[in-house]
Amino acid sequence: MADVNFNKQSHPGAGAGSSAVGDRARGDTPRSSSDVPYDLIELLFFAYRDFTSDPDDVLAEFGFGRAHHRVLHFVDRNPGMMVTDLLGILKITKQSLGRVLKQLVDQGYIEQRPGASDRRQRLLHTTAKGHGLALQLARLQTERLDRAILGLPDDAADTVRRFLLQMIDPETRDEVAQLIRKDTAAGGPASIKALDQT
Amino acid sequence: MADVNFNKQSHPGAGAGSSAVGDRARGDTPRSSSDVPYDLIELLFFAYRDFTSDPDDVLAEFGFGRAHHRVLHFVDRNPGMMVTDLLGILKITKQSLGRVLKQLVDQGYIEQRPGASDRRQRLLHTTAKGHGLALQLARLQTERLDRAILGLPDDAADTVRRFLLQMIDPETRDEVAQLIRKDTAAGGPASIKALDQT
DNA sequence: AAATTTACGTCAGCCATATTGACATATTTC
DNA sequence: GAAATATGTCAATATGGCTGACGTAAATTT
Repeated sequence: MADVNFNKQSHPGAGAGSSAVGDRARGDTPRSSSDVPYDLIELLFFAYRDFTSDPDDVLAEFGFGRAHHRVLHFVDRNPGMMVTDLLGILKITKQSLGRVLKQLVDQGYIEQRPGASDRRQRLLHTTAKGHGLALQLARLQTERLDRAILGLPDDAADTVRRFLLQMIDPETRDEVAQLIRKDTAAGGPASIKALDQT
Repeated sequence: MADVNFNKQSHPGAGAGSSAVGDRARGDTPRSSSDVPYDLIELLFFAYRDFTSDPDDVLAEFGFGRAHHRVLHFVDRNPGMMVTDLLGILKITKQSLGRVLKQLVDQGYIEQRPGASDRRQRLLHTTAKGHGLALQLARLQTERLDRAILGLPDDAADTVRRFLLQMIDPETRDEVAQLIRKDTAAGGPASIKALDQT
């Protein structure tokens, strides 16, 4: 029954009743499978890993990592945002942000402009170069998302949106919804705004 | 328009036309928003982060990290699995695995038993202690998943499963489906097996 | 006007997790 | 007997987090 075999072929000389994997039949731990949705848990793990892998590959060519992607993405999506806001979104320390942000600025992907009304601020913007890269990465993820929704019922995308939104901590859910809304709100019928009620 | 404000209040003395954030109105980069589902992209980011945060907190108390969780989880779910299989699932190097696995073994969460038919193998099993921890962590994630599905249509869980499965690289999708199936297959009407067709 | 808070930035060190490459050992398969 | 497989280990390196401590400029409060 239970066989893993994530790699090559099965364990060939499996003469005995149960070979390498899966001696659950021989009375292992009773597996209190209870009501845990292991499939969802594992699907999330694999889906997210592959989801990030496309951008990761591209970024590696630039000498960047996933951390750079996050920064680039949110700055590109929220031009003129404050450093503090970015820290709040990413939930990392300013020291951690500082490193990657500096590289992105030094290499001309992100620009900092002093705030007009508050000159302490260094408002963040992507340059044309930075926007281009951000868009390239977003497109990779778009392709994967589009493929994932193919063949699913019409309301699937909406269901997934609701599901994901409700996976977020209730305390920050509204903030996230607001942050995300932006360019989406005006758009199609699947506005996140409609989800706030739940 | 576009305002971030993930943290505190708005930028108070916003006298001028557009203050700190959101000078898109002043003609920033034209935002080729095109057809990119930014909301989904960002929801995935936030949802996954919060999803992993519950276990992370518990693991920290044990001096463990997310890496330990992954190992513990898959070993618990696939008792008797080979190290090679685990490497294939996690897609990390044996050196990386070695470190965390050793800690889990040394501290009595995981047991290694020589393979019956192939004595080179060190088949992995969780101990009672290890199973307990694995279950505790899984339950935390279950709570969140249950909350996320609350209020969604009856077929939502199934839709989400299909979506996540199709987010996975086509090349490995079947293997993942097989791996996941296990205890799920026999269960409810929402068997992953049914998704393989797509 | 002085005191405090806020928005940054930076230096310095530590930790977890992942990588590559090289080797070693036991066992199984061809 | 040779080759492939399963596993482990030593050593060096990179990334991306963290804490703690300071420092400076500008805004807000008192």
